[in-house]
Amino acid sequence: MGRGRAPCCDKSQVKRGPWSPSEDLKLIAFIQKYGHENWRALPKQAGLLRCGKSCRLRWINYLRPDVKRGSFTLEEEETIIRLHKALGNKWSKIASRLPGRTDNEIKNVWNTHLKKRSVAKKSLNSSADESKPDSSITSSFSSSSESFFSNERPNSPKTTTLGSEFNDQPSQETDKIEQDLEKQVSNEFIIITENPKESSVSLSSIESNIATSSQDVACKAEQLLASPLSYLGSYDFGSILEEVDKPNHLFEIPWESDYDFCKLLDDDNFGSFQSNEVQLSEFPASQNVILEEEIVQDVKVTQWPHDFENKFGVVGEIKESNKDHFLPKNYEVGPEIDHTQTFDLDDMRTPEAELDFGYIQLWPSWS
DNA sequence: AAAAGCAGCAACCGCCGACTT
DNA sequence: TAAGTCGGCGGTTGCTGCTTT
Repeated sequence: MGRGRAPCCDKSQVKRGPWSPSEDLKLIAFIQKYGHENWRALPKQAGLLRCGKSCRLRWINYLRPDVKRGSFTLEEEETIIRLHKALGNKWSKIASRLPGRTDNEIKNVWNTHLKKRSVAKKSLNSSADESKPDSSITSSFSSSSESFFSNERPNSPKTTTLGSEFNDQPSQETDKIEQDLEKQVSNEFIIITENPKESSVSLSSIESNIATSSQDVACKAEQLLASPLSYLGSYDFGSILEEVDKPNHLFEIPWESDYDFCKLLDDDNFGSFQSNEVQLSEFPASQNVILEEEIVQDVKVTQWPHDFENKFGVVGEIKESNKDHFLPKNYEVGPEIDHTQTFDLDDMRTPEAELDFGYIQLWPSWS
């Protein structure tokens, strides 16, 4: 075990707070191209003035292609409650059972919604149990759980003490429950996040899905678009898969030399992105394809606003009053950019990389 | 209409374990 | 074996927007 560990980065030299769109773009573009073998080195190589941890968190919790956004379904909530009962505050383990959901998101949902709900439910049941002569903490706990855990054995002994439902201690039956959950959950979901080569392999499987969809778009469109990755019609899987072939020596991009990225944001592209968002509600989506007409299939084009909404909850979050100012919730104006410096992304602009930028231009997560 | 309180959530922080040197 | 590095995890914070007074 190491001691006297140096801080992960010089806090005075890194930017903190909400991520700007240009930072997101840099991170996405870099990871698309080179992957993320070394988070510590990544910010410098990508031209980001961020801590490596911050980059990792941003990627995992927000930018990763398979992150599912939007409200949790009832099923997901029930799963979280059940898993939390079994595992305690093992958010990452719980997240691994919920494809597309991150530990941070689940943690937030638990702390803001589910915990309260469970407390309310429990107190309700407790007061009901008070009328019963043999009521006890464990029995009320059990009864409070039954509606959620329909597959629980009603007579199984509850050794859990009051409070364990909400704290770190999983029940003594954790192992068994975990095993049961393994079986149950593996039948319910494709577990993407447990794949050690997470992005590459999971994406390749999605890639094959998309290939399949091209053969039978009409039948598959809905299913495809319902998948967490479905919006990636213009995603460049090829370059993602290039992660394994990344060069040994990565270039370092000087900070504030992101002219091209800023162009994406500041000039026509981002402008059209904004305006298109408004137009989408007024015109057929086919008129609002952003530089992707030749790439994105019609069916995907007409679906993508819904897809965005499903995936990122963006469309639904646009306030009526702000529709003409489609800007991210945490959008902030980036630092002054020296446009006299050029940010040479030529090596990214392979034909495949064009698709990357299509993806980026469609990127709606800055909500 | 304004202020206060609350809720939701993105991001940060510090610790830990695995791995490398 | 000890020191160092890194990724990952869970707890916490603080900002933002919404609701209530």
